[in-house]
Amino acid sequence: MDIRSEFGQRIRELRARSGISQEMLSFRSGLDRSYLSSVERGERNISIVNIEKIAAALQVSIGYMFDGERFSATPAYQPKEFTIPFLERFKYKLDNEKKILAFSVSGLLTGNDVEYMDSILMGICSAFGKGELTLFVDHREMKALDGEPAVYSPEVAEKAVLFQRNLLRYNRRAIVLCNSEFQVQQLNHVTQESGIPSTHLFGQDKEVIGRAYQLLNINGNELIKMQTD
Amino acid sequence: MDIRSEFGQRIRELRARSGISQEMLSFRSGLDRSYLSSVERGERNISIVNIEKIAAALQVSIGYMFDGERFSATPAYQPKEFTIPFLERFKYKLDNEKKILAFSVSGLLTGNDVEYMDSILMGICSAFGKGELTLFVDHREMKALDGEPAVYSPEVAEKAVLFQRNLLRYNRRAIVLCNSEFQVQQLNHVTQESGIPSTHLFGQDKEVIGRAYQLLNINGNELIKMQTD
DNA sequence: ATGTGACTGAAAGTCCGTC
DNA sequence: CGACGGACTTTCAGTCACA
Repeated sequence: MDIRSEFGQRIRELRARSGISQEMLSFRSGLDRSYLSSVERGERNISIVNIEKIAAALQVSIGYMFDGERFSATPAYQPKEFTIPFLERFKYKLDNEKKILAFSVSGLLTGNDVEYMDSILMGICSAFGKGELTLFVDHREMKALDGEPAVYSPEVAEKAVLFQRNLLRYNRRAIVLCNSEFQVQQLNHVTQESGIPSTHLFGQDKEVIGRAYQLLNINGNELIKMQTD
Repeated sequence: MDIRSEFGQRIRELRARSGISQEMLSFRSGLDRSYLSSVERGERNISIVNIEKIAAALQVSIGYMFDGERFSATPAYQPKEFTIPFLERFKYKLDNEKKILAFSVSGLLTGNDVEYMDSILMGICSAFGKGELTLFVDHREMKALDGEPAVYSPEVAEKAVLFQRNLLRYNRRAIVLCNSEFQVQQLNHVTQESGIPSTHLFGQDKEVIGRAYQLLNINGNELIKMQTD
């Protein structure tokens, strides 16, 4: 396949995983919507300056645009997705002894969901001193209905920055288990803006949780467990 | 820095590591020499089709052009480099019991050097049957005078393909320790052409040799040893 | 919300040189 | 070998209206 078509397909994939329209990507990249449309269809020999703009709008490195994992182009954010209430998809647990606040999310996140998590978790944190806690986050089940990983939509990513800034007051750092290399890339951007020292891990379940336990200097966690198979 | 300058600098680096001139790169990529010059100087907003041509000419993936490790732009292939005779930079050892043929090279390689290795190693192999041996190659010391890794020049890469085709008759597969991600990329191209099933490893000494021993199902090798520190 | 054809000015890219 | 320039052709970026 021609590199122009491949690249176009790639944008389409990543855009679908982010749950945004061509119009939104147009706004975020500063490129014309109909121009982006023709790029996605492989009809343009796009230049490096515009490649950079698109990568920035999708919050990935340029290299990831070419060598990264591939996805389907099915839109991740579907209305049906929200039939299961967020309350049932959001779990959290405080380990008072080890000073670890763990939480996990499955499925997709809206901006409201982030604000809800914010209020709940800040309520817990407020019982602690500055930088006393460590966050342990599990995003591995943040998947769309098609079973493929979903990342934050741009709207959600912006709320996540504010959310993380709040958490930063009580939490020294964060360890986050990711659902894809894409999410690692995106969270690198988000945490760079929020300022929270964060490690984003992606890989096989066993090795990724082993690595997280190692970083946290613990042997287990009641919420985020190693699979026993 | 502007993406156009960054990309230009990147080409210059990789070209220097490969030891080829703008003229040679022009010939191999099919792009005009004066055009390549202006791209390297960051004066062009190069398009994706030409980016692909350059990546192919440098034998790396497009993603590696953007996210890969960085080098100085000092030319790797200097005349002085060859003051130490190849005989002293080429070591080999046959493990008759484990059926492993190991060899290592330090410094740069010329086309003649490859032909010399070919004759020596084929002499050894001819005592064995088809696919009876396994190759274990150490390229970690293939460095230029500036101490930075060097890869095969295109001329050498072509001879390496022929060399490997010969070896393929007696060797089932090859494990190669590399000096850089760049060399991994390049050897992926070379071995794809020669057809020899090959694994190219790059990383910290301990982990890379450990991995190699694991792949070879051995606990040690007289030529290629783990550092004891 | 996206696909498409048509259009223009700007820039990419080629080919010829000189230094 | 590489920087740089001039003159030339081709193509991309960017924007429409319309389906």
